[in-house]
Amino acid sequence: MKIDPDNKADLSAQIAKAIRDAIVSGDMIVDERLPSEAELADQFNVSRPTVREALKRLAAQSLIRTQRGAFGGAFVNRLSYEEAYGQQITTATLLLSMNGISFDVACEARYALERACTPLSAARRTADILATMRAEIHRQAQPGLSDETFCASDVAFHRALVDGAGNPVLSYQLAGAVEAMQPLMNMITFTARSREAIVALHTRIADALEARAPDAAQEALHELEAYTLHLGRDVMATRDKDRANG
Amino acid sequence: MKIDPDNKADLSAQIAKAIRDAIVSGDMIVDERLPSEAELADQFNVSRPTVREALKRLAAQSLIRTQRGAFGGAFVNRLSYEEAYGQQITTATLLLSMNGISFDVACEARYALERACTPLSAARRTADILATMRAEIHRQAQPGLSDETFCASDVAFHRALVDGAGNPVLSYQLAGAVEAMQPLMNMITFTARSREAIVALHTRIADALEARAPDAAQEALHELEAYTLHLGRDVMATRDKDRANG
DNA sequence: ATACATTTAATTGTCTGACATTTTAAATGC
DNA sequence: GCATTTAAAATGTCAGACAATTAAATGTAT
Repeated sequence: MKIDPDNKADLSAQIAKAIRDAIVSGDMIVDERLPSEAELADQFNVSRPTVREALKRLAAQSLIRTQRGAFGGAFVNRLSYEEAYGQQITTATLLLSMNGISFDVACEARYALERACTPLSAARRTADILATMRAEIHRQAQPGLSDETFCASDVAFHRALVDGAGNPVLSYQLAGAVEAMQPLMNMITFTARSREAIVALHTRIADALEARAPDAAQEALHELEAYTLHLGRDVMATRDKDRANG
Repeated sequence: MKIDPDNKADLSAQIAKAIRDAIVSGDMIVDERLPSEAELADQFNVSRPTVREALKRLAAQSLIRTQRGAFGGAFVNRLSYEEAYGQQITTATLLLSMNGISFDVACEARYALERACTPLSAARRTADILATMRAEIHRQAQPGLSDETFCASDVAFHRALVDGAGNPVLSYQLAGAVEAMQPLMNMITFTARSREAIVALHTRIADALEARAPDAAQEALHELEAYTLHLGRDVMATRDKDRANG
């Protein structure tokens, strides 16, 4: 592991890259201990604070974890699904909010991805998944629910749909798409009538999965997409008008 | 922005979290300048190196960028698609390699997601996208290509298929799924015969998109999935046998 | 001999202070 | 009025020190 002496970039960034490459390439394996900060400082010919900045960069990506004390140090971290979910969601959320992604585009992406899961979910859904979906549907039907709680339950329902496919890689990939929509969905005011419509569609989806009927699920999902898009467009139109006026 | 004095976690982690929350919540907006390191050190009542460690954590997530010199400092960074792609790919690749994801599961996820794009891609593909696909197919048909180059071209083809949908959010979400498969695909030895089969299927997909025929594209993609799975299973079986023997 | 307490050494976490480097705005000189 | 110089502000880097934590090694008493 060496760094380029001609490179003008931050030393800590270069060192982080060198170590990151070693991890990604499999040169360093999970739970392997990195040299101590002092040793790394020696190897790279930099000071300890510089090494520490590099290690913190890697820690921020969950690539390493550190432990204090004797026989402590920095270790290559096994990236868990939970950690990856978290990063995925943060990144996806920021990407949407910072780049002025329209409701339409985000909605299209989300439902396209969910449709990818439906056939698998229809084939594999467990009783557990169905129970989760029914429970969320039940919650959504309760009166007096705040819009935010309704949204959170909506997200939970959709995650159950995705998890039903029984493919952890799919679940990971979709976590970002589903969760990142929440801030956009939270802008919507859900009337009693729209909630009724959504609950009905959710029920149709759950019924279809229970019956292992992919086509029926797909159709209901399509209708849900159209309806969500409709709600979102109303909100966006109102917001734009408000902006124009005041 | 405050930190909990009772918290035993690293100060730099706490400070990073406080600033990250301010960014994600929209409390700090894109291109807004953070206080200088000295000011932050004052505010949080810590030393400058500690603040710097926190800032490096945020920089590793592309949440901030720093600029040296007078009127420089740390600024909230607009997360670009490219930066997000990069992180997405690193994370997805590590997640697969570190958690012993089987070829089957990764393959299923990848093709399920790609199928989500096909109808959109058939409707919207530009001449540009088609040209890219044709160029990659042409490259793949050339004799004497190394397996790795063939794989890289395969990835480029699939990314064109995804980009054809004209939805940047989809492209972002799928970058990880498509690229993370490459290390697994690289384990495959592509015989002349298998390359022929793959090129033929790629051609069918490109033809279908050109004709704006989603169903034909979907069918070819299904066959490609089955074929890829077949190749992958052969490799895995051989590898497992080698392991058992020696 | 075993259980428990103590010491010790290794390592990360944090602080202080200094200097180097980079960049821009303002001051200066022509 | 334009070019050059200067000064100031900020990040980047270094050196050295001390605090806090942890597990192994050691010692001690039952």
